[in-house]
Amino acid sequence: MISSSSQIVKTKLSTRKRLINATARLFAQHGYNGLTMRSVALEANANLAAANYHFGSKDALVLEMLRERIQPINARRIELLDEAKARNGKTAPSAREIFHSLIFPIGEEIARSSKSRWSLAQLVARTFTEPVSFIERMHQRFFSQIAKLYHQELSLAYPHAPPKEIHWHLHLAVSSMLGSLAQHRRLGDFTEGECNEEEVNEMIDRLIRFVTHGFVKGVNASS
Amino acid sequence: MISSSSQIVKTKLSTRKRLINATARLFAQHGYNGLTMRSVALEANANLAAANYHFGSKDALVLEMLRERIQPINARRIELLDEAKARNGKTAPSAREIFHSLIFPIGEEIARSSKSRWSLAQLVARTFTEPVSFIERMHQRFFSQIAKLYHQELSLAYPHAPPKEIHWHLHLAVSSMLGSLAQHRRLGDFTEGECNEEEVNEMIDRLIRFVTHGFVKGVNASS
DNA sequence: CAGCAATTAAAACGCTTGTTTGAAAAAATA
DNA sequence: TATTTTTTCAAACAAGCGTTTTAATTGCTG
Repeated sequence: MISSSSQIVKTKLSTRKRLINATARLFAQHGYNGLTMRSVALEANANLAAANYHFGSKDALVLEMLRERIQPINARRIELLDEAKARNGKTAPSAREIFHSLIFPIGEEIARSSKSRWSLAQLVARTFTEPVSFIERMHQRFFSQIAKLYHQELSLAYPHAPPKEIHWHLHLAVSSMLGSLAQHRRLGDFTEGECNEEEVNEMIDRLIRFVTHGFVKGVNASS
Repeated sequence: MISSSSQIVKTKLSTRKRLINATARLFAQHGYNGLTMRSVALEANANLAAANYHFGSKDALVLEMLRERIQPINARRIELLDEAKARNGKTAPSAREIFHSLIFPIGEEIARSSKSRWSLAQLVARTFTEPVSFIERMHQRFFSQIAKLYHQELSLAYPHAPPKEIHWHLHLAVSSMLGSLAQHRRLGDFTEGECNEEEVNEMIDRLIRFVTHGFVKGVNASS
């Protein structure tokens, strides 16, 4: 855990890595259209042509950045889900465990990225809301399999619930997760700064509870 | 309800109105940066210079459009909230009633806008997620008072709950609402087309129930 | 109908965008 | 060290952007 940081201090990151990092920060902050090749180059201390040299185009740069940031989250989700299944043996995991495996990995990644903690939250959220067609396509590719997996798992946990109800409530749960990630920066609107210093884990924990409650009560009421 | 449509058929809309409508559609679909004055002019069957003539600038055009679409929703929210309070006399309205007044007006407006039903849902959601500073400022101006009002009302309904918990759960509820509105178009990701034809009211109703469950259980557990 | 104001129209203006170019520098290989 | 490959750099390109300008057209009012 600690050993890696000593390397980072000495070793200057490769241009490629700096470009990816800059792209992630600026995409999270300003979205696809608000992100320019020049701003990326400036933020990454690189030449304007560097990004096109390393990635070919703006689209390819953003796509690669998204791949690098989202893939590990999805991998961790499946890992946690499998752990929960193993832990429960033949009985299905609880909704709480399932949603934990869905949401918790985001918190882990947020906590890992020390600089501008909430940048990753916005990045993940933006993946869903960016009105650019090629991002929508990529997102569908990355996420539709995960969604199918969770639907299947929730169906096993709630075999009495109609599939349609599972669909709807999973949709609501995912929407809540994304909405929260996207909106967290705006907590000040309601609290006037009171909650701003809250820690990542608290918010993730609350989110898991909230979503679980909404799902369980909703699905149970439908049967 | 029906009488107004007969006028619309005959009367050609003013250039100003057509520009606003086109702006709403394109903003919902492509966001602020993806919306160009030329695309607005084309969609509205107007000249490129018309928008600048009528509104002064792109920012002013978008701002005016947002004002016209969001103001009535907020007005209706307060109206429904007041009705609920009057209905309950001295006792506070239930969380269900409060969230109904918050969410239902969006459904009403969506149902009213016959053309491309979900455009307004996306528009409202985009108001929250657009990474353009002047939109953020406007949004804060429009919504912070509403947020304060609802926080106050929920505090009365749950006097035993710590204010901080009210804050958090209201935030989660609003985030869920916005996430759902933004994501509804993507229901196909999970359902492969099964839920796409669902009616507006069903989604609104599910959303209200989901949010209420999450809020009530969460706030009660905290005390 | 005349005259004036409001609106529409076409063209152009600077500016920023993503991308390309060709040469210089650095790194790797032998 | 010599040579070949990879990477960096400054400059320029065409295209698209919001906005402005100037003239033509429309609609209203006296």
